[in-house]
Order: sequence, then structure tokens, then C-alpha cells
Amino acid sequence: MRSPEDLTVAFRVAGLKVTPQRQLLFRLLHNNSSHPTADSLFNVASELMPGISLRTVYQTLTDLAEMGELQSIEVGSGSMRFDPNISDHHHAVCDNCGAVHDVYVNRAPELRGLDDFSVSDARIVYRGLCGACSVASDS
Amino acid sequence: MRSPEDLTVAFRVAGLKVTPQRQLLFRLLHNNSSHPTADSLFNVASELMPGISLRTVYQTLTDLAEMGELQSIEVGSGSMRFDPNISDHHHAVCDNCGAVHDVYVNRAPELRGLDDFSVSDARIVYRGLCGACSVASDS
DNA sequence: TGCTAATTAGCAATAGTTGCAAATTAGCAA
DNA sequence: TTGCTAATTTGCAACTATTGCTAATTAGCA
Ligand SMILES: [Mn+2]
Ligand SMILES: [Mn+2]
Ligand SMILES: [Zn+2]
Ligand SMILES: [Zn+2]
Repeated sequence: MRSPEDLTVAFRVAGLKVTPQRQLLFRLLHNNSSHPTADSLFNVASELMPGISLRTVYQTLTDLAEMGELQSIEVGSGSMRFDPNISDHHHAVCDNCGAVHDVYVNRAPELRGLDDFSVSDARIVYRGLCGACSVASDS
Repeated sequence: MRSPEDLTVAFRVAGLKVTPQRQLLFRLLHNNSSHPTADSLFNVASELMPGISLRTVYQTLTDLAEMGELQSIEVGSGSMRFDPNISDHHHAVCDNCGAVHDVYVNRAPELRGLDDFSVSDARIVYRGLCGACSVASDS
């Protein structure tokens, strides 16, 4: 995702308004690698801007995703995660603490057993234990 | 997933009862490669056994999954898919018709960019067009 | 400063799933 | 075969995540 400054320009160019709510979310998302949910963002945003609506958070996330500034990912946690990292990457989810980490693979794995399917996208979700949780569970 | 006959024995051994509802679901799931949702199974089951409850379908699917006879997968279609194929495999989802196909990969792709994460499972979801839909969209 | 289309907030509605409790029933023992 | 009882089924309420709708507000421009 681009910087809050760049997004401000991009929104105006697209005929969209730059509201304080949107500016706050631009800031909260920029360089955010926590893969937040709409609700977790809403909680943080609410402290900085009491009264902001969860609906507005959803709306802005949808706008950003449609503009290609965000990617939305589904890792089986029940709710959608939003990712300002739009590079081609995958995710590792800790079964213990739920943290979602970025993962890069050398090469998308080849298919076997499916003849005529034209792949446009492949997403991998790894599950296991993150570093911190592995250490914590050592006996 | 094992055969309805084997499951009948397995359920009794586990102290679970073998009801007509469960037997029907055993049959509907055996060799079923459609990756059905609870609701799609409920619809089929309802024709064969009017009055069966969606709640019972969910319950039986949960039981089978807990016994390791089914795997539940999430491909981003909004609802959980149930898969009697419990071999190590992945899925290809057609963006046009929504069909879910089994996919086997030669080797689990190696990680890069994540040092200490102990992977216990990796799931790949491919998206694109299935054979039928590719043909149909040829100009 | 005023206009107006875009946005926000609040709340209803929706989809998928699970919790709960009363009624029913499979499986066992007598 | 009959009766008992714990497991199961059903129906419905509740719940979570998300979207639809709309009146009130406001950013951006003239
Ligand atoms: Mn990511
Ligand atoms: Mn499968
Ligand atoms: Zn962890
Ligand atoms: Zn298709």
C-alpha cells in the first residue's frame, strides 16, 4: 500500500473524498504487517477517533482493496484479514497465538492430477507454531 | 472416508449411535468428490429423508471430522466445504462455476523469509478456470 | 460562502454456524 | 420382548462477520 500522502492524492484523483476517518485508516494501515481484521482496526481507530464507525472501517477497507492498495486474505480465523503488503506472498498462521506472518516461496508448486485448469492465482496457508510459541512450549 | 458399513461399526465402537440420519449422510458422503457444503448436503438429504434437520447435518459432519473421517476446507466461498478425501491434497477453485477440484502437488513448497516457524500443515488454494469454463469462454 | 455529490454513522438484515432444551430413539440388559 | 437410559434429533434462539439502507453530515469545488 502506498503512503498516506500518496493515497490522499490517489483518492482525490479518483473523485473520492479524503476524510479524517480515511486519513486515520491510511496511517493505521501503512507499514502494518499484523494482518488486522476490520474489527481490530476499528478498536485501534476508536481510541484515536472516538465515534468512528465500524461501518466506515469496512467501507474504507473495501475501497482500498478495490483500488488494489490492499489485499484481503482468508486464513481460517473466521474473519477477513487485510494486508497492505500487495507483493506476491503467502502466509503462515500460528495455531497457538493466531499471528499471521508473511511467507515467500521460491516457486509456485506445480500441479499434478488436474489436466485442464488454467491457474490465475495460488495461495498457500501454512499452519504450525511461530518462533515465540515454539520456544514457550519447550519443556 | 471409510465405507458406510465400516463407519457403522466405527460409530458403535466409539459409543455413538447409528441413526437413519447418519446412515444417509454416510452414503451421501462416500466417494463424494464434490466438496459439498452443509447446506448442499442438507438439500440432497432432505429429498431422501424429508424432515431431516440442517442441525443434524452439521452435527454429523462435525462428528465425522472429529473422528478424522472427513476434512473440512475453506476455499473462500463463504461456507465450509467437507471432503471425504482425507489424503494429503490441495484444491483448485473455478472462479466461474465455483467447482472445487482435488489437486496433488509434487512437493510441499519450501519456505523463504521465515526463520523460526515449525510448519505442521500447508494448504494451497488455486484459483482460475476449470476445463469446462475455459472452453465456454473461448471466443 | 454555498452547493452538491460523496461519505458517515447507525441500525436493520443477512448468511453461516453453534448453543440449548425438550422430545425422541438406538442399543443394551433383563 | 420389554424397559431403561444415554445419545441423538429437532426447532429455534443466539451469535459473528459482513453488507444494505438511509438520513444527516461534510469535503471539495465554484
Ligand atoms: Mn501478508
Ligand atoms: Mn478435496
Ligand atoms: Zn504463536
Ligand atoms: Zn468452472
